[in-house]
Amino acid sequence: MKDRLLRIKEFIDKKGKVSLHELEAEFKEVSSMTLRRDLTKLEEENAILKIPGGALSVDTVLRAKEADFAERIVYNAQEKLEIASKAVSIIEPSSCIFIDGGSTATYFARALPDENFYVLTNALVVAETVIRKEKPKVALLGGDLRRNDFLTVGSTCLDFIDKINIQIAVMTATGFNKDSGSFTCGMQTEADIKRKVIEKADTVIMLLDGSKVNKKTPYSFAKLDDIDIMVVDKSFPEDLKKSIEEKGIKVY
Amino acid sequence: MKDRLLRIKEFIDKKGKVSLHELEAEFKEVSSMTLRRDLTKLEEENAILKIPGGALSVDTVLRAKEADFAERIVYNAQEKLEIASKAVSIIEPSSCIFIDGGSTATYFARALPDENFYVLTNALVVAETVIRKEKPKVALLGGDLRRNDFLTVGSTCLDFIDKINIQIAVMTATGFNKDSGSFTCGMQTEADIKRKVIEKADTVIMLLDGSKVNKKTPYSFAKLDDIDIMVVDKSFPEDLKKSIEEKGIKVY
DNA sequence: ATAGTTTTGTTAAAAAATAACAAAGTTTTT
DNA sequence: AAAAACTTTGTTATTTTTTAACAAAACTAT
Repeated sequence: MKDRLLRIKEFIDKKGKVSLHELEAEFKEVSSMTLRRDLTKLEEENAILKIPGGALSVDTVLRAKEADFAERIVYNAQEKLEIASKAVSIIEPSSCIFIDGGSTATYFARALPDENFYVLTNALVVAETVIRKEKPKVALLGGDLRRNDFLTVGSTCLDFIDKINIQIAVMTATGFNKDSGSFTCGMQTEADIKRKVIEKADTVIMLLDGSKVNKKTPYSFAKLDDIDIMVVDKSFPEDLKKSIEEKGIKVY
Repeated sequence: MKDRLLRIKEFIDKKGKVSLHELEAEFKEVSSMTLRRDLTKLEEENAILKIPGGALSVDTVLRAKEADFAERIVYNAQEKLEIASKAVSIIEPSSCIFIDGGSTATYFARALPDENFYVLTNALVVAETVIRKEKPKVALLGGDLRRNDFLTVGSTCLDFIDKINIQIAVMTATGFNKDSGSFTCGMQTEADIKRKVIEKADTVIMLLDGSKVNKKTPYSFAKLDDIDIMVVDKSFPEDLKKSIEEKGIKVY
């Protein structure tokens, strides 16, 4: 006779989601207290998830998450998705890409096809997103990890960039100053890294949604002249788009 | 001002797991009933998971799943927890600690109190676990990210270790050879890093559960002489424990 | 066999979730 | 601009779920 824990896990996996009452009906041979204790043990082993009044199979959660990939809860998700898919179509396979931090860049990482890219990044979330695919290689810049945005920064990070070759840098900005034509972000350490990456990269792609235009943040890390390609969403002002194109920058 | 739902989701994502009480403390402007209702809404959108007494970030579940995938199914969770809590009690606050990869080390990272430690690691899962706390600083070794275990490896990683000071190294092993007294792991690149870390560390603590004894894996990275303290679980053979203590190694 | 350990069931107490309803705040309609 | 309709929020009471404590049963290892 099989171990009860195992049978409970199988039952939950099969159902996806069970209430304690369903478990009681299925496993009449033991008390509900024992079933509770069993659930606790299974949860400690990460085999299931306890929820109020019952349990959930871990796989159910994974599936729900996949189905919900279009994430409604992120601000401007639609715009970011639009930018990400446009940017991905520009990238050629098997290139060596630096991917910046920030949510737009994360969308880009998700949209990146499962091909033999070589991805460099200082964003933990980006690294994790890409390594979950099958083919691309990922290198992570080392350094001090920041608490709020899960980015590595610092001098070791800068040294690392010195040593690597970047074909394409996929960058983001927190703000864009229309008058000076400069891209800005909120932290000096972040600006240092962005600047160095842009310097080393053969081609610089800037992802920018309309909400960033004329948003002011303290540190400039690049001017329009520094970048080669810009990818924007439909909320991006048409006239600004034209004046940027006149400077010889491709705008998608 | 940001939508409260969004702020709650961010708070949960950052913490990984929150109790309703933590939410109440964070969002004093609304009643706990409102917070409950918010959690229900977020759960309906698959943005979070409700658990008894609080909520869980979906990403946490995903990560737990990944982590288990890397090791085998964590059936020794209890033992690992036992080792982790013993090891944590040895550590003094505000020290500079290197934390190795592997599930036992991850349990250690979780158990680490929220104090002003300086944590170094090449394990993504460890880095994320620690940075979710409030106080400790985290530095991540850069390098190539491995797909199966989310560890960074490679020469840049080794260079990084050269530059840093390590007071305490909290190490794990995949196997321990009783006869030769050597600790082993399954990958050369991993062994390189472990070796270098042990060399640089003032104090080396080895976490080892009984199931590792006489399990053979190809690469040796340390001998008993190299370590100072060993933390084991109750399934660890008593006679072996004694013979190790006779060599001047503290065994907890 | 028997002492020690683990597992299980029962009960009581605590904590959490729900439901119901009133109050405050929004939006829509006129 | 006022009123009606609707939504969100807070309070309280009720129900349900979870935890804790302890004793009985079952299992282990001498």
